[in-house]
Amino acid sequence: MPKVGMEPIRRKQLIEATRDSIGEVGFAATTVQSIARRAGVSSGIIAHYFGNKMGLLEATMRELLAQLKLDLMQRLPENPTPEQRLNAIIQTNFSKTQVDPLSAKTWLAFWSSAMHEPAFAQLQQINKQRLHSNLKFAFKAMAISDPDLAAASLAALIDGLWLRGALSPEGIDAERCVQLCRRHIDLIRDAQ
Amino acid sequence: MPKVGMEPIRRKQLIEATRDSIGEVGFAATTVQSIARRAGVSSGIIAHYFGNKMGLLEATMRELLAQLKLDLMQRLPENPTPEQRLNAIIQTNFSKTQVDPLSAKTWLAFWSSAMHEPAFAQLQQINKQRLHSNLKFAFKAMAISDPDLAAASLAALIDGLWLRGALSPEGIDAERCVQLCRRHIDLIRDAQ
Amino acid sequence: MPKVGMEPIRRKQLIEATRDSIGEVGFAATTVQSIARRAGVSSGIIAHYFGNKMGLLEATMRELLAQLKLDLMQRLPENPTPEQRLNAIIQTNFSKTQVDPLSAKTWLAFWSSAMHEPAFAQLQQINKQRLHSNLKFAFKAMAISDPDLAAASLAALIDGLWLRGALSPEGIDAERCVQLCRRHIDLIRDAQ
Amino acid sequence: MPKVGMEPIRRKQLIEATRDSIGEVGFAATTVQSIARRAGVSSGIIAHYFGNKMGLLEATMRELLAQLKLDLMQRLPENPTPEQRLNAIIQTNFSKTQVDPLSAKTWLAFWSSAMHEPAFAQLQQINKQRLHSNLKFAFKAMAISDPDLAAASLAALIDGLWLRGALSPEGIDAERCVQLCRRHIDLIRDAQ
DNA sequence: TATGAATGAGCCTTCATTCAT
DNA sequence: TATGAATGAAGGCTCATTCAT
Repeated sequence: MPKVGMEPIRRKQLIEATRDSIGEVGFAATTVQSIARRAGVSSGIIAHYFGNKMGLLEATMRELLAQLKLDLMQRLPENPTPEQRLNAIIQTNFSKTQVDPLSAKTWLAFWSSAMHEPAFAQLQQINKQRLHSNLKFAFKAMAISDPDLAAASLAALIDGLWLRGALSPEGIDAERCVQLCRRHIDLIRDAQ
Repeated sequence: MPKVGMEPIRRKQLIEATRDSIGEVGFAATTVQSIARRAGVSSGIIAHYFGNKMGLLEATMRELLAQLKLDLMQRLPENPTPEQRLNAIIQTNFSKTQVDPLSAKTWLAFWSSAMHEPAFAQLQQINKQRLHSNLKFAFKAMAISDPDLAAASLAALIDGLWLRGALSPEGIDAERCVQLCRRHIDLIRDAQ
Repeated sequence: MPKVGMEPIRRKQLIEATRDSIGEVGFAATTVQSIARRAGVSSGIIAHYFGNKMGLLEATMRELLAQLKLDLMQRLPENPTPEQRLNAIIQTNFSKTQVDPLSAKTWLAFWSSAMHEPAFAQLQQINKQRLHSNLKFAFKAMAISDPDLAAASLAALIDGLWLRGALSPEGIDAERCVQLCRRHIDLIRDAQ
Repeated sequence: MPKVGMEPIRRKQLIEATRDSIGEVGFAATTVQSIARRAGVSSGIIAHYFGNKMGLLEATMRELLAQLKLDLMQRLPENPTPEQRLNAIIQTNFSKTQVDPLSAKTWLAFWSSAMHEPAFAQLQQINKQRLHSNLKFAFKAMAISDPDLAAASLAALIDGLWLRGALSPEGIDAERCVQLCRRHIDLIRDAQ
């Protein structure tokens, strides 16, 4: 049923179908056909809106990044204290959207592919650096002696918890992860 | 020219070629032919020694795990103190073999695939739990109040540092990672 | 913004775009979309005016033939002498329109396709016979002993020169071709 | 039925199937599958021996060229007179192999494609120049005043006759073509 | 024990055509 | 009259697997 002005609708549909497919059956088993079927459209439409499969995958990863950024923004009050900032970051990274198995698996799939796919690698780097600088900014404001080290430490902890959770059959225990991160921050601050 | 007693040689050859191929060109670009070419043998030989491609991949992951285990054993003195045990674990995880980009990328590729490949998932779980219980054992011996939590925290830190390093263009800075882990242990111990 | 009386304009636009596309990127790379883009219209319009792609291609070949015919008419004086007729034919076949690389390539593409496309084959035959009978008529009037043979010979020479020119990277050297044809006619006449 | 030493057999099989397919159904309708089916093998084998479809097409054109060259060699006596050389060239170009509709159509298809396919264009140029220089050599030895012009003329005549024949439903009338070429040579010589 | 020829399913992509607007 | 969204078939290519030698 051809319509006009379908572009934003279709793009959203296809990106969601892509994320779902990667999350459910994995990166390797995600084919153009599997995505199209999931979205309830024909396979040809992907070329129409995204040029090719890679274009759709890239758009999907961008969407995940945008979502993460938006999540954080919404959790940050105006002029947040360092503690509020750290809290917001932690909670964003273990929020429902990030922790839901579909997204988690999709993230990990992209990370893994990023190692040999420049287009993904670049996006991946953006994400990595954004987390690091956000954390560093907060630690600096808290007058932590080596904010860079503290940031690296907490960033790794977040990613590690997230990774282990994503790989675990039970999924991510968000509450426990948040608790572990908080405790880590307390240790860092108390050590000053 | 068929020879006898080639099995262990061929298996080693092929497993190494597999690890190198995954590390260098990625999981997706690693084909039976690319592995065979790298090993300097014909593609048919894989079926002969490993049944099929999956068999070879599984054997390769097993080999990585065995290597990691062996590394740790060799670093552990007899009757190690808890500190010695933690040190050995940390150093093993950031040892040359683990930190070299080929292995790191291969590990991550397997992890990512593990999410949808039961054979990999099982091996992955073994690894995860081994690290956790090793750490927990040490923390218990150190009379840390919640050794489970401490182990989860340090395990996540190790994996997170390792993950971020593997994804970084510069590779893993082993020394810095070890330092961060030590500092984390100090914080935990001092907080008691 | 639909307009009335657009038919002749659109048809011309599309036929020109088709010829340009075939000439520039070749028959195989000429798609409905590439034609529409070149003509600055949407792809759907082709079905509207020509039924389908084949209809447009056929119309394009017809246009080339009509152009050739018109060219000849304009070069023929009233009641031409046989020599004038031969001259006009030769000059028409190596005129700017025919010699320009776009047209030459388009002609050859159609010829090649004609071998397996009845619609093109028919048009192609018309062209071939027109040239032959025009030449024969002139040679007869010149009292050449075997006008049929002479016509076949000159027709082949014209087509051969044209073919070799079209295939040559430098394009067709019209002047030299005309000279060669004239010389051929001289030889035939002198041999009587 | 896998065998060893099949390469030359398979290559020949596939090249013949390609020529037959192009000749029978045309360049556009010649698919990897249609070739494989004709050769009685699977489609994958083309990649095995020729890399890809283009590799096979190129090999096919090379084969046609080689055949033409061989044909000429076999017709040339040792130390041929100029007349013998010209005769051999003419007869080769209108020999059974060249005149059979399959080959003729295949040649024309390649010529047409050559305009936009550098790989074909190069081969096509070789052929064109070989014919020209062969003719020129003979005309020079006959003390024709402008051997270059004479060669261009006869080359065009040969190609033109061949082209018109290939495009004609009745195929090429080899005898008549040879006769026309001979007459052309006579005219050139007598005009000295 | 080892080769590599051969298969064929499945992938991504291209593209003529259709049709609601 | 005109658009361009949408379809789906068909193409070329890749690749794990099989198997005669």
